[in-house]
Amino acid sequence: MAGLARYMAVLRLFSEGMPTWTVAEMADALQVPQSTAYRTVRDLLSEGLVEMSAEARYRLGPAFIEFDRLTRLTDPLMRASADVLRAIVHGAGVPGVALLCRLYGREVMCIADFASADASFSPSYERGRPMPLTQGATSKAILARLSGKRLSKLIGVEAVEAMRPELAAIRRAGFCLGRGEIDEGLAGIAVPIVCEAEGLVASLSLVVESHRLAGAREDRLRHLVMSAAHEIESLLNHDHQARGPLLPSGEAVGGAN
Amino acid sequence: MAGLARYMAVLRLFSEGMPTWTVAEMADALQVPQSTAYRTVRDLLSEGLVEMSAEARYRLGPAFIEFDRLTRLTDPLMRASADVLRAIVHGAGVPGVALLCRLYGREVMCIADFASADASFSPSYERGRPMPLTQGATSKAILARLSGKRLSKLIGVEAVEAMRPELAAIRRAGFCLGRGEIDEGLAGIAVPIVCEAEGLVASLSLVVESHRLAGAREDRLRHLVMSAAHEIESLLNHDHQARGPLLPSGEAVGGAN
DNA sequence: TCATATTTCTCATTTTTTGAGAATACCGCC
DNA sequence: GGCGGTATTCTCAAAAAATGAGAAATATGA
Repeated sequence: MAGLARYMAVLRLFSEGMPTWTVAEMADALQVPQSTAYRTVRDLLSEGLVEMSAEARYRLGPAFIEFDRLTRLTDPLMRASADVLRAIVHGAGVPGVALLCRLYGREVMCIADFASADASFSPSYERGRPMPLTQGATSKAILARLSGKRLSKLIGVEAVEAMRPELAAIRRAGFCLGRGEIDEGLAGIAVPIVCEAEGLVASLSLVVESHRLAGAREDRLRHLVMSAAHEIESLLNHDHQARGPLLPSGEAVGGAN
Repeated sequence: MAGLARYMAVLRLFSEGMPTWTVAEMADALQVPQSTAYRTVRDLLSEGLVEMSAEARYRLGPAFIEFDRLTRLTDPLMRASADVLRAIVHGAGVPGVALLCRLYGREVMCIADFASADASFSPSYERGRPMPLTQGATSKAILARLSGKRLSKLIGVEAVEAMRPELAAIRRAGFCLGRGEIDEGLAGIAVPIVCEAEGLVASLSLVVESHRLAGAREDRLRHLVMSAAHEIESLLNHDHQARGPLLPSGEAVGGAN
């Protein structure tokens, strides 16, 4: 293992179930000598990607929080959708959670969420948690708008074949409704969001308790999410125009902050 | 530049003022040939630390969001304080923002914040934003509980000398009150939080509009923040006991999730 | 289709990383 | 203040990887 991959391999060891590691454990898990593991950890330490916990144990460091903020402030999707998520949840009139999700490697990840104050449930989709690509309205809405080539690479040709009618239906309808596909008792209404110019494929979803989705309300909520998604899309395109597809030449190269 | 530093140097280029970069710009900024810059970006790309934006421009990638979540779920400080921040703000009875901050290199960074629904202001301290070490009640509360040696390393011996009486007063009183030190018109009440066993030095603050801090209310809010901070401290120590200072031997090494 | 800009590749050279163990620093404890 | 054990850093030659300049390939757009 070389270069960045070596460092990421260490960082990927940390998990909810195992949040702190000793150097000996890392060396063991990664099959490298301890002296190498120590050197790697020392580098990560000095960048704040890892920090000391109690007694010879290490945990993830605070640098991620700093970069997360930068992402929140600069990612076009998050910028365009921050207010919209709030508006959807308020407009829904029932307890609900709004989600903005996107492709992340071979998975789908929520990058922004907003729950109504009276939402007593929380969907499995939550900010920063990778989720399977082929289950749930949220994920399917994304798949529906991927190019065939990209889709095949991600899930394989045979899986594409199996999903083709379903994805075509989503493209035609402009939304995807899922009931209990991911979380028992919850239902999701998901709408794709695409911005060619920025290379973005994402989805906006509203998750509510299944039993709230009676006939008329289902229609209302679907329209709510769809128009919100279109609003985000047009914000994305507008921002893209505004800053120009090329250099944001007005802004200084030194950067602000 | 070698190893991790090479990759971090690229990541550190991205800022609020300059959120996307071309490879040529990176190569120029870091004084390396383009072929090297391309290789570095390719590695970052494959780990999701960077991603393509429009037309030959790159931006920070979604991997940070994933690690941020892990941090939120596993960092002892954030775990212990999540509910407490909410409780402080609700208990305050005036518009306010609760902050949990900690050392981050040579700066102080907020790692969790919570604003009351009626807070029409937002303090400069916000989650993930590095702030100066020696200004503001929030930062001073942290400095007050650092060892002399560590303090000298951070701000220099002469600066320590200058702050000594102030920091001693904070230690004695158990809190620090700052009015308009950082943000005009805002005041902060900050209380240090220390957990020796985990090597943590942090502070819990409540930021309100200065004019709300009349005599009796000031006392009440101060007590509110102080008791909340002590609650977090005892949670930290309790958790530390519960998991044991050494191996969490019950949990599998494979990790969950 | 051609022209342009972006990205990857090649390869000899330079630099870094590696691994095993020794040396050192650090800790609690008496 | 020294002791015993653990954590961390250091050493050095061998092995591996990064570097840089330019060529080649690929994508993009008119």
